[in-house]
Amino acid sequence: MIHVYNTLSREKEAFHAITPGKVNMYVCGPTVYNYIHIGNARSAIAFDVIRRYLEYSGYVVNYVSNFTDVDDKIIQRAREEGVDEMTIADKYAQAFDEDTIPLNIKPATTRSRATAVIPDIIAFVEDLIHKGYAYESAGDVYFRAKKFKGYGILAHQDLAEMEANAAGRLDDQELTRKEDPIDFAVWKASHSSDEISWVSPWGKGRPGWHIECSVMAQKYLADTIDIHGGGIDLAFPHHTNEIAQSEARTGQTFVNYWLHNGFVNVNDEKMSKSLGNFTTVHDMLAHYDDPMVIRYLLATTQYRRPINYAPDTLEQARAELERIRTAYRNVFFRISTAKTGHDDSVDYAIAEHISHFREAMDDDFNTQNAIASIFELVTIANNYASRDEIKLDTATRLTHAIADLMNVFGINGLSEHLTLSAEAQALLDKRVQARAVRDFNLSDQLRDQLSDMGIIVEDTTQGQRWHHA
RNA sequence: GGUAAUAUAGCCAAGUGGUAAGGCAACGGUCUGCAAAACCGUCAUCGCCGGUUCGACUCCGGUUAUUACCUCCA
Repeated sequence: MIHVYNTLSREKEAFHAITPGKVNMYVCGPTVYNYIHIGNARSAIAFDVIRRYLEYSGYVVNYVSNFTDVDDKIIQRAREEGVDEMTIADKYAQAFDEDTIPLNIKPATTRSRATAVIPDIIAFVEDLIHKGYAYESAGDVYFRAKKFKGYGILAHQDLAEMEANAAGRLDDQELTRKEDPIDFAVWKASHSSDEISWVSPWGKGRPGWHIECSVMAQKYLADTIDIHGGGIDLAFPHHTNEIAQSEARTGQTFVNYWLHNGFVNVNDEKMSKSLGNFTTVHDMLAHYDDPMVIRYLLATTQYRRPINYAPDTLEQARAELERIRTAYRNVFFRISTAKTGHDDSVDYAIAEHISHFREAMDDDFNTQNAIASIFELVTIANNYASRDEIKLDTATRLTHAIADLMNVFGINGLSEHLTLSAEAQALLDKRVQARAVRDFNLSDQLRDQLSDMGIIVEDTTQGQRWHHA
């Protein structure tokens, strides 16, 4: 039984899918006005791992996410660059794919842009007005936060406090338009002819920030969904407002389990676009040749914990991942000469650690304990690979176990690097012959030659093995 | 000010009322023509003070520090 920490209750709860065997989940995507930074990637990877584990556990997951492609920042960026808004949005939506594919983030089942659902948004807002939860004011449409019972409970914020804070921040114009400072916009009137807008019953305008997610979740999933995810900073106001809008419209519980990922910090400070202390994934990929190491770091930290991104963290992640890859290879190179059959005690140990892995992940996706189980398998693999004789079934079981569990973290390619050019293969064969007659001069020369080609050769009691540098 | 989170070895990081998983790094050893990899071993008393208890790192009270949210933010 999977247990998840629900931000709403602040407790770990047993996870029950609305429809047995199926999970509907919605995860907030980025605003496409710049390249995504590590923090965005962390969120995407955190929920990618959750999705993969749910799938590993047998669920069919319907994963919906969005691109916010119309908002103040995009409009501003477009003006700065002298292009229209959709040029900006198109560019960075495409960049999102270019950055997330190397990180092996599975594409959403459905990923929609806000601007692709404008008619649905207008219908949603009309319904809110009709039900008395929203009102038009000078072309804007605001949601009556206080009319919605339990407003703010997700973020556990006190309504009076929020109201006082809101009043202090808003400018006079906004205060005049709102019935209450705490009300939030579901539709914004267009104030300039050169900014993107759509015709609506309230004049030309564009959607408010929160409305798109409510609309998409309902349109592509259901009135009530199993899991809604996003960064912890979205609990308020974004998700708080989503709940208010959605439940005001449907009268149903919007989300059963609210999951929020922790931040990536830089030097123990939050990384964010507004602070300007962010590193884009685009830059990282350009300067770091192994995207799986980045993935490893982000995927193996428990999703609610902060990750402190410092110079050493990637290096440590690289070392850990290399240990796992090495163990996989060590067994892999014995498979071709393995005897048929299996070894009971090793098979038993493998099953036990797979079981531990599942127990860890069932407990609110405790990736640290899960990775510890993989390291137990690593030690077993290294020991087994050094035996004089190994059995095919067990060796295969070992490599598959490691690969399958790593795949839950979205780290694959453990065996994909184990292919060679004909030229390199010829050198390796030649070296085997040289070693057979103890011609170490030639053997070492060939090893250097292979090394120059990026292939590291190692000699073991059981023969020669190699890997790419 | 309000609401939360975190504080475990050089570093990352689990965990629990009964004498602290795992990993990285380091050190010692084994194996080895060399190299590499691997294996074996060594390496903490859990921010601070007080309380409850036969016994607390784990519960309670207090305290300190750091961080985050309180309508730009994953």
